[in-house]
Amino acid sequence: MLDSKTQNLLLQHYPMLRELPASQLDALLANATAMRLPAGTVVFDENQPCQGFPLLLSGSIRIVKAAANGRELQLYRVSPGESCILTSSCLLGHAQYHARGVAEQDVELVALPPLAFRMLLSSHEPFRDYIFSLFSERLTDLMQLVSAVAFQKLDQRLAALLLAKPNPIQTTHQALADELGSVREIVSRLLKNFAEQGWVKLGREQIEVVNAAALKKLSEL
Amino acid sequence: MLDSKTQNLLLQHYPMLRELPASQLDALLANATAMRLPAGTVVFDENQPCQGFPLLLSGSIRIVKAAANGRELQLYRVSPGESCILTSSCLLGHAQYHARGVAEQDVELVALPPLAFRMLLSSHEPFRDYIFSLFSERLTDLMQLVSAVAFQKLDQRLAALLLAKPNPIQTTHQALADELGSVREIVSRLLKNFAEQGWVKLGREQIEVVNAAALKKLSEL
DNA sequence: TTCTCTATGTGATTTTTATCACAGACAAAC
DNA sequence: GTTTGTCTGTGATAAAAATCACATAGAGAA
Repeated sequence: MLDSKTQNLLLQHYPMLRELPASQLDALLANATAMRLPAGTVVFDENQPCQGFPLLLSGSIRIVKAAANGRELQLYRVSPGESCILTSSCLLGHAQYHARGVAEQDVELVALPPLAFRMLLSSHEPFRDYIFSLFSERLTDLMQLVSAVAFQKLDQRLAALLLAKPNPIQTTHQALADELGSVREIVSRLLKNFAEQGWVKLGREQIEVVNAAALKKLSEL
Repeated sequence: MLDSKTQNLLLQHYPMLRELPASQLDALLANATAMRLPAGTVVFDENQPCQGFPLLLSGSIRIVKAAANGRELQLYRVSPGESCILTSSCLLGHAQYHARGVAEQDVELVALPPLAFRMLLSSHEPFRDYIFSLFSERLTDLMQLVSAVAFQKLDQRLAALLLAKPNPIQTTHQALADELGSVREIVSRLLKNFAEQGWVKLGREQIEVVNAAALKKLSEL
């Protein structure tokens, strides 16, 4: 059972649930479990079965593929209100995850048991539409990502990544490499190039974009 | 309106439609259009709006991302009974395609108008389950593909590709390159290596795998 | 047969990315 | 202040993939 503060947060981030009849909503909340996970927690991992469907309330989760040699690549990021479509996939079809989910910051979430998720999906059209639209968005994102990994050079992808983050950017070169699926040294060198061009200013765990237009041009080349 | 042979094919490949009440099925068929597309037809392309939802009856469609310099990469292949999940995505959310669909062989399909598709999706649970499971499968495939493109060497991916095709393989090196997102010369050289190891036998437009185990080992390295 | 078109083979070179091996730099803890 | 740990810079080298430039070869058409 959820406390009323959590309930409010839930309905705020997942407004489609408001359209549920009161009795169904109550039943849903009765089954749900609130959880808090500290930053860095591995929420789920490859080849594990799914436990339940997470509705994210705060924080964010990175969904990554890890390679044997320690490199990793971020597939996408899940924010509050976005839920985790990978889990839907798990719950609906195959029984296992095909990627790893890591809490990026401290995370609050509400977990729906598989049955409750299925019920909701089959009986509640707004929720269903919501899940479909998430699926659709992820599919698009992933196709974009495949294309970028296959055809773009790392400097272009790095430029795009820098532009996608709030300026100034607080992160390490290693974290950027992990997001791009590359290694720290390369990212450092590319950033140095950008800095020499006067496009960014570098500091420890900080990157300030000063010429977004140039980065954009490079990324779209 | 569809002729009875087409109807039969349709129900054979999409058995979940049999569970529709007769009246709804009739309405659906009345709205649907049968189409035949010769091999090589661009069924849809990037940045085009969707016309309708295709239910594939025969042939297959390659879904590819094309790069500016002419290179391309196959995202997945749609076979009869599989429909095209990318179109679902288009019809449900965003209005535009994010990839290209090309008929690989001659294709027969039945096209559902967007409204009929939405109706079917919201009113008919078996069809919905089917679409969800397709989404889920594609998502998994794409995650696998991203990971392969990011972390595997081309020889590994080529080996896996050869194993995934019926033996002996009738294709050109260029077609393989297009499937992998690489270029012809590299594929030729890698194939030559495989041949020197005694793993395959090469002919014009033909590759015979003679040591599947070795290829498998390489691909799983 | 000869011509033509497409498919394949291949060397040379370049570009891009990864790997290895440290050195210096900064921040927080002691 | 010194120590410790993380973060960053960087040269040297290697590995992988792409590009360029042709050569050859087979299959079908004229």
